[in-house]
Amino acid sequence: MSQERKKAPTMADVARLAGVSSMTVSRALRADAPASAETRRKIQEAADELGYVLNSTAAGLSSRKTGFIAVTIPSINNSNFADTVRGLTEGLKDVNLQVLLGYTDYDMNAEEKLIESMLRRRPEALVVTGGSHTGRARRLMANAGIPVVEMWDLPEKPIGHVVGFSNRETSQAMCRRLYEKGYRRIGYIGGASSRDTRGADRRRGYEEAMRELGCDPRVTAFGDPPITMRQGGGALAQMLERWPDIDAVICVSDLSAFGALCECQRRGLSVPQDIAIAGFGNYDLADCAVPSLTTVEVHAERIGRRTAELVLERLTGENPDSAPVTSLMDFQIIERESA
Amino acid sequence: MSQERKKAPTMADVARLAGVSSMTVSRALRADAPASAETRRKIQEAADELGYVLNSTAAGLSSRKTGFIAVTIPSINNSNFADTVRGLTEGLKDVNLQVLLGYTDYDMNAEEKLIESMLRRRPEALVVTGGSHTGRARRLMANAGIPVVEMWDLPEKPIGHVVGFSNRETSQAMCRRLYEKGYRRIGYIGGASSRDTRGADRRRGYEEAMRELGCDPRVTAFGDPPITMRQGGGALAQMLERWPDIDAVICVSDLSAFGALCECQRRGLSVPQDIAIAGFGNYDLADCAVPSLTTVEVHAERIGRRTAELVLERLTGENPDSAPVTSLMDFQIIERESA
DNA sequence: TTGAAAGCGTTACCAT
DNA sequence: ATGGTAACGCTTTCAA
Repeated sequence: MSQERKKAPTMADVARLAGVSSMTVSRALRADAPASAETRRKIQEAADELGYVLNSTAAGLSSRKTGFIAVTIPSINNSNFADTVRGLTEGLKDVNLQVLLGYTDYDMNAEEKLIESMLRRRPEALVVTGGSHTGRARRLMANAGIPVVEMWDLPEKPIGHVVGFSNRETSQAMCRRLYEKGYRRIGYIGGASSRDTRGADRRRGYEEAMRELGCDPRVTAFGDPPITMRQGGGALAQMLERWPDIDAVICVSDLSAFGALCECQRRGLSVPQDIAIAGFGNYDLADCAVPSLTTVEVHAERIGRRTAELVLERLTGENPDSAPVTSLMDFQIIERESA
Repeated sequence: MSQERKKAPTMADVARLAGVSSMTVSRALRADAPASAETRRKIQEAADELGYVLNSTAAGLSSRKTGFIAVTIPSINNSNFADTVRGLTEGLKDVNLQVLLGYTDYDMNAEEKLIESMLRRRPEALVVTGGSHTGRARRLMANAGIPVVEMWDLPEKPIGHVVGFSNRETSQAMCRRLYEKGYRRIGYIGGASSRDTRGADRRRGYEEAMRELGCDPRVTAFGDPPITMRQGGGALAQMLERWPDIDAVICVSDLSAFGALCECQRRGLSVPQDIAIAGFGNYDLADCAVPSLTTVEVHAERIGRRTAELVLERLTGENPDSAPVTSLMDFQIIERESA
């Protein structure tokens, strides 16, 4: 029964079968356009019989509305970014906008390529993670003629809208909190390169805060971002070797924090008595681990929802020419058992 | 300097500026097509000057090749599926195929809608996770006239290619392994509904194996899939209440297994001495946790790569009319400290 | 190697 | 409420 499909049916085919023009089919297939109930029924029937599926490639070409929102994230395997994408998708689906998702592997050159390939699809808006881009990528975005949103960061020179927070401040805040609790010999565990610009900002915040507080920064960088759990454990081991008297560590993410925690457990060090540990991101893991991890909640899903709002404001005509907005999202330290 | 963009430049604009026909531009912009080096240079220059970006919506309409591979996964926030998507993306990018990703939230009706909306984009192949679909979804896929791959499962009645493994067998194997190690009062922790069909299959495998071994199945179902870490902990608590003499639990995923592990730790139960725990998926977490988790490795990334291979065989003409293939992937029990 | 013409399948626009 | 016609921006096809 492998009936070779000669050719997919088009609107014209449906129109012929229903005895109407293809314009009428076009209208009947959309909720808003005018069409009599009877006509709609006939057309629906014909479409079902033929197994017709609208070709939105053609529709997009004609209407200049592809229904795409292009979104780039550093990694597809990251709970925080996944939450943001969920927020975005949910916030967009009521208006029939589809997320076209791509990931950059924390690589600006990959991002540039990705942005170009996405722009070819003529998305109606472009959402990127982070505020550091190649020159060409910046140009592409600025000239695309569509709303642009940079998320998860506060770029010095925004391209369009911004929905983010200061990664620097999160680690400063965490650092001060630990200081208040009496910790003085606080270390930092993060990735070895600055590919993860948000991670690099958090490290910078840590260093600044330490100096302000009159403490020496103690940084252990370990591997290419994103730093894994296992690398977090390795970093803690290195740190203990170099600074055996360390009494707390701030980690670039909950994953590395958990790795550090596990390393402590293997070594028989108790957390937080022997060493306190703080993470970032408020992953499920942080809440569940024993001891649970003190961390930073950054409301990843809200970032996505807010981004969707800004995009929609521009796109649905409510505010098509609004000036670029910087939406500063709040974060909060979640104190748990580990610090 | 907010220069209002009148209209995005087209090939015709580039052609005019370069003093050639738009056909020549079309060819020059692609690596393969014939065009003299000099012409290429001129055209590249003109394109750069205008900030021209190819419109692949129009290109796709004309060539009937959109360059999309549609992929559906249950959840975007799942390390295993993320790995599969990575494998797919990597395996596809050399030939300029782009993954169009969507998630179903473990809901067959959402899947149906998603598949239709993706089919409208005229992808060149369709890859779905799992083998259970609504009737309409099946029809849509079967009639789409493109290669279809069902992953992560072994459907009874495949639509096209299959790249999967028997979820039932994974838990049977785990169950037998625990039995061999001397455990007899083995429980199972999973989701409360069958939305996660792969999870439901694993539970079935557990039940079958237990009966074969002459043991009573003890199942604690807890919450809608995907079951979280916290729910895994809650499920363990319930299980201990109902069957205080339990000596091992098999969990539907490493996440719930970790939740169960943490619950044990909070209760002062040692793992595996008081109770053994096994997970599924071989997440980073399983390797890192203390004690590390015995689990099932299913080679998620390989599933993606193999899927890419099958799609490419059909698409690149090497084997355009090949019969549907079922590619049985292997899995393995990873024995660690927890069981 | 290059160009001209004819679509690709839909929607915008203007009539009726 | 419905239909006719002309795009939309590209590639295919056929010629030169």
